Amino acid sequence: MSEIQNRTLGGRHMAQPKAAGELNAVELETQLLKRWAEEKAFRASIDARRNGAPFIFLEGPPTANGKPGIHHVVARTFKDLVCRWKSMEGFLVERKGGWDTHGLPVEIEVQKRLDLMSNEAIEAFGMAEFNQACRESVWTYEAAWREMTERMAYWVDLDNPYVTLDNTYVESAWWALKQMFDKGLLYRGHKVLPFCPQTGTSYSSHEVALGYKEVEEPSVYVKFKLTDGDASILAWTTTPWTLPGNVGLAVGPDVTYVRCRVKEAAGEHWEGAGGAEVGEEVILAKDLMKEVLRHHVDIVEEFPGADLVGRSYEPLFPGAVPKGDSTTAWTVLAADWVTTTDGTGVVHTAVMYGEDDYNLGMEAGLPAHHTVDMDGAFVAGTHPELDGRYVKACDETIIALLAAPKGTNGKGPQSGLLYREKAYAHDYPHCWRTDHPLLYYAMDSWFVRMTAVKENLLKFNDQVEWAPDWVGEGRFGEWLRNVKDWAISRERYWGTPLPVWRSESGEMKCVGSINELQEEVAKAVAAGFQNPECPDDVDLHRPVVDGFTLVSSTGEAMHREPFVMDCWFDSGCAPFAQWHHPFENEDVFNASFPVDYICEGVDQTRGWFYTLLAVSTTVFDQPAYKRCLSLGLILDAEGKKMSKSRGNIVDPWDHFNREGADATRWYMVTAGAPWNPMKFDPNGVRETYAKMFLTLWNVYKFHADYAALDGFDPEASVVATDERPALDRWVLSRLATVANTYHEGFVNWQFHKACRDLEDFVVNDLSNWYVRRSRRRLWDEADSNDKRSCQHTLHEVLLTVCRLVAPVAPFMVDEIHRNLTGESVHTAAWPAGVPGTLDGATADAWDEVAARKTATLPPSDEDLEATMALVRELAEAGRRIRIEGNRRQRLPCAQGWVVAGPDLDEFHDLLAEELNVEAIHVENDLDRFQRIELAPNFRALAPKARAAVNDVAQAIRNAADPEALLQSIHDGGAEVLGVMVEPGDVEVKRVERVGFAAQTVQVSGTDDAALHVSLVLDMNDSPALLSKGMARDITRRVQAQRKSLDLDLEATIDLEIWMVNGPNMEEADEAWVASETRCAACVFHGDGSTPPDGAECFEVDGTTIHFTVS
RNA sequence: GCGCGGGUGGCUUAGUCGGUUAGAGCACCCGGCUGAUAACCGGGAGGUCGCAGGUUCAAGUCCUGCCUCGCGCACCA
Repeated sequence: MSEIQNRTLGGRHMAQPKAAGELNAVELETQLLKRWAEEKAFRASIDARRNGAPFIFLEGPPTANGKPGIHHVVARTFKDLVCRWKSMEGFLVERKGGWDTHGLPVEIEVQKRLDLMSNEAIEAFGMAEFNQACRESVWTYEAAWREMTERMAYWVDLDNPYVTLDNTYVESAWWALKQMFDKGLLYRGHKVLPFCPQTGTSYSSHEVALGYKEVEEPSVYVKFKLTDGDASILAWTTTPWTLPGNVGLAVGPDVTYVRCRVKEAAGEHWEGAGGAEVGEEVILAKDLMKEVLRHHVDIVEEFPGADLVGRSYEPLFPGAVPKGDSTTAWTVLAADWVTTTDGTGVVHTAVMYGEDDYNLGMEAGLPAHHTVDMDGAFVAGTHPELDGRYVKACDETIIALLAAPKGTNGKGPQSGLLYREKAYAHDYPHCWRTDHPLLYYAMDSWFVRMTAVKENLLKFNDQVEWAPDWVGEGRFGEWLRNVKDWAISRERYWGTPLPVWRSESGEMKCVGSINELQEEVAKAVAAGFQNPECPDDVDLHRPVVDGFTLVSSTGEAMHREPFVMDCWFDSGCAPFAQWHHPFENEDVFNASFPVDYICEGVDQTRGWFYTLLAVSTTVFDQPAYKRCLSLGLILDAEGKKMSKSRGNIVDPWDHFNREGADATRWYMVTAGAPWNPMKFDPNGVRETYAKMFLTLWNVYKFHADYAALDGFDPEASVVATDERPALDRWVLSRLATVANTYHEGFVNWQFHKACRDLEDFVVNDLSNWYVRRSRRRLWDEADSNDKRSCQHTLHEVLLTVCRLVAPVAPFMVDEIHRNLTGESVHTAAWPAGVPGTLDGATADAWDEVAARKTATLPPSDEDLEATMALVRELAEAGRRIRIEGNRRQRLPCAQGWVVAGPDLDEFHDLLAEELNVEAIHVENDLDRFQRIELAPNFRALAPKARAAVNDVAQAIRNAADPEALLQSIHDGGAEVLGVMVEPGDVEVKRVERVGFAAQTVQVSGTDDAALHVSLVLDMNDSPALLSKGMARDITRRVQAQRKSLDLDLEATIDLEIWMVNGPNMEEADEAWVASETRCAACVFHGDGSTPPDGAECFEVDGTTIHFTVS
């Protein structure tokens, strides 16, 4: 056991293995869950590493007001496996749970439930009551989350989680805001923001991104009549509801415009309303005439946009916007962002309803006046037919107003001004909660000046190790390069209140703690303002905080700005707010920031990944995390996104209850690279169970059953590794090789490759070869070095496999590990080493040489692995030969020859048994069974032969006498089709000669001719061989019968055999049958006697055999 | 529209520096093996490597364009 002994976590006494039972994975897992709970195994796994270097993980807090789905299991698997892995490496990995509890999603749920679909309704219901309902609603699915988390064995501390609604958490968030405020990074602004009239709130860019939908809307070309002449300027808009708010037209100063005159009436194919009369003049960008105009026109004049600037036109809806003291209202303005890719090259400008419009309006001094209310309806005085109506419902009305024949009685001045209408399909942002189209709307809001820290954001992002790297460099980097100020306030109720109080005259005060609030309240009270009590445990939510009036430096009353924070801000504060920094846990926070590892779905790029960095950059001037694994989306088996509305969400419990959490987790990790979208195939989970876990269990069972039977003691009579048979040394070497690449895979985030390799090792190398080849060794009832070697080997391999698998699939391997050692695998050491325990190690750096020394892997022997690979290929070649030669597997061959290749002496017995050959010979005269074939080496040949390379290659392949050609190539080169072919230009292959029952295999990874190894079998029969073959066939059938009779392994039987037309059985073979099948009595009847009815019967190569077992 | 990542037998996927027979697994068919497990082994069928060009002696691989799926960005009037 010396190699495997756990040096770093303290040596331990190995228990003797227990016999294994039949596998019931679900039962096994649920039993283990109980046991873990009793033992507090999660705690113990952390405590065992108490002295290790810390590795800091930060849990992205989910919202527990929805049911967890399989995609949450995926994310939690990757979080868990890294934490468990690092833990096994000796690091101290604390894992605090967290819950995101504020924000719009919660409010919307409650609004739906209580039927409070407007802000008025909420306020009528009572803000306190509403927020109380939110506070409760947050926990609706907490139990479901907890159950899922526990069942899948995601080890995270849910008993002491951080909760964003806790006063301590909110207080830390306030503190952070105050830092921003003090640095001048938090400001109040008036900006055009996407706004949802139903939820009554504006959104930040990352929320808007959630709701883009393709819609088809009416777009209109409108004629704006110049006041100094008859011409009209054509402008285009997709939002007719913004037309009453029009106060300007923007043109590109360098764009070429034309004034053109309508030559003749439009054709009959005119679609929709609008039009123009013959002789009417319109102005638009020259490039867009073809796109826009539906009339034949004459170009009257051509000029740059600059010439239009300053000209005034008639308002469409006179009176809708008061002119005030603006001198530029309803004139043409210059804007260099105007292009000719869309519309008419003239941009209709409604100051309050577009970002560019607003900026231009401010610059040019246009009147800033709302024609639309916060509830999305036109304000009174806009137009009699529009006032009070929801703007999106007015599109038709507005178009009708514009399209009415000119001068029609009772119609407004806008009649006759529609040139065209056109349905326009585009992506438009919608509310991600209510699906309503968002309106761009100029409003008061609070912002974090992210644009001021852009360079730092980029710098810190560069320091993050992203997996995959392109998410960081590409997607996230691009987002940061285009960073906008963060609109951080929400006109809502349930959230972290914005802790800024403001006086009538604009003085502001940002409060950064409860203490400060108490002081300010006291000050205000002293100044004569009425205030409620502000106790230490004052609820830091609305409406309580709204109730406090503070006092300004000039003695004015200050009221709280009536906003709550974007809930993404809350989660962005998690690194410090979870510890109530800076009010408590100073040491904990200092030791854990920035965090080492976070992992979430790629959809968090603009969500949590961003807000963490945004907050840490503005508050601490540091990055928030060092490593970030960004997971791909999870799709259903058809490649469709999983969503509630589609109804294709996979319930994780379907698999927890069928194949178990191990198989579910292993499947998810092996299904593909973590960052690739994963098609979740339920059948894949079944397959994983059948292949990986069933196989592993049966390997274990094979070992454990015999170990228990023999009283195997892993610490006694150890056979030194180098004294064990080659088969043992081979599997140990394979184990070491696989463990090392597995570890490398983990380091490089290639968990999928690592696990596929390990699975291949377990199924192929361990089970299908090592165990299969070793079965007989353990049947031996007597104690022997060979048997003990095998048992120690199996024991060691199983333990290491368990430890490697443990981070990914923690159940079955714990059961196995416990049964073999009495200890949980989750306190065991990582086989590739325990860097976390080294002096001076950190999560980022350690002494690699020292770390290697803590590995607990057996020696690796590449030659041995290559040799065994060859042996296995030869065994397969033997089976191919038999199929081609029509010779059944159980009929032995007298002899076989291995031609060429490395020394296989050590494996002759094994090979003879696999091949069912009496004797293996090594044939040194290669030419007896092999001939050579020449193949071109294109890489060398191509530069010489150029275009002729294919012909030369053909000639080399088809050489009539390859031996002679090779000879002359070696004798200074051979000319083939005019090309001098030299030794490097050809590859020599040795293949079997025709006429022999033979197959040639190539030792993998070489093209050395010496390593083309042929196997030749002697296909001749003899009476002795026929007898032996028959004995094997009989034995196999009898064994099958024993099995179907469900006989005990030890049970003895009476066997009678009747053979018709069979070979003469030799005595030794009869005895062999008897002993193999554990016969008390065994009778072979001659040709004359008749078998009884009901005897088992089978046929082999023309012989009919009957037998009875009793 | 811009950016990122995909598209390889029915399904899931591997494929290195471009090298001449594109490799596995599941499912299917035939055969074998088994005191060996929802296992294993051999063989078979199944591929225009998304499409079209280009570079090259040679393209799944490199280049260009397009189609398509996913994701992200986008005031796009």
